[in-house]
Amino acid sequence: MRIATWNVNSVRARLPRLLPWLEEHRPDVVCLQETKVVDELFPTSYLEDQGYDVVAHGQKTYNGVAILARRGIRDVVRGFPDDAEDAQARAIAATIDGWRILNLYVPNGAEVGHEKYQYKLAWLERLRRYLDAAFCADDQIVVCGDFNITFDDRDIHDPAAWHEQILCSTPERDALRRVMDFGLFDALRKHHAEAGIHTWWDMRTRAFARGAGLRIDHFLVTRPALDACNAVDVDLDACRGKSPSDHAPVIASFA
DNA sequence: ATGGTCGCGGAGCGA
Repeated sequence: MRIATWNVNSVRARLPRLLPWLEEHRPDVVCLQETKVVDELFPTSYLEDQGYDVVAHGQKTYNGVAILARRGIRDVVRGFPDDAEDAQARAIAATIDGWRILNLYVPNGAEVGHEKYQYKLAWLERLRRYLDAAFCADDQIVVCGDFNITFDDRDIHDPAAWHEQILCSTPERDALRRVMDFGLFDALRKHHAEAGIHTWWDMRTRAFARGAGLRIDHFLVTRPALDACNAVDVDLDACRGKSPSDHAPVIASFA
């Protein structure tokens, strides 16, 4: 089982990159974030032509998540149980081939102390409550997506410049740790201990060309899934060439 | 470089 996570920054704008990428890599499951489209306008037929079933949870202009899978998708849950009717579309869960998958687009938070930052921290508390209520750490569960949080300074190209800044602050990391305490492990770190592995680069400062990225897209997996995990790798090739996303895809392989 | 570039939607916001 090979599962990919990729913040595509608009699924419709990224189709010219996404479709050939699917053809090349053929992952069994693909979790997309920032699809930026309502479900009625999701480019489902293009993805079905690539052999994928599609479940989406989107909204106009902002946010939006989707799961593509080459096998049957079951037990789809959109959003959080305590979401309001107009809640931001940031979570979708599904079961594929015995694997429970939760695909997340964690709020960015704007800047430390901002109203959006408080929303981010509260959202992570709601995520933990959702995990406690609807998931079991003894099952094979993969929680993946754009978490908009670095775990530690190995995930930052310039730790001094980002010290206690958004995506790197202690309260964010503590909130992520409380999510992990449900019984999740950072799957990439099973295979790679080194610093300098990044998944996002600021478009405004052409950060990819400068090698100035952060690792904020993660595979968080339960112990049974961690034991089955053979590899987790970032596909930097998807960031080169014409009109890439500002995030790289991450692919995890499971026995 | 307190700037810069995308995407959406058709001005300004979010990232």
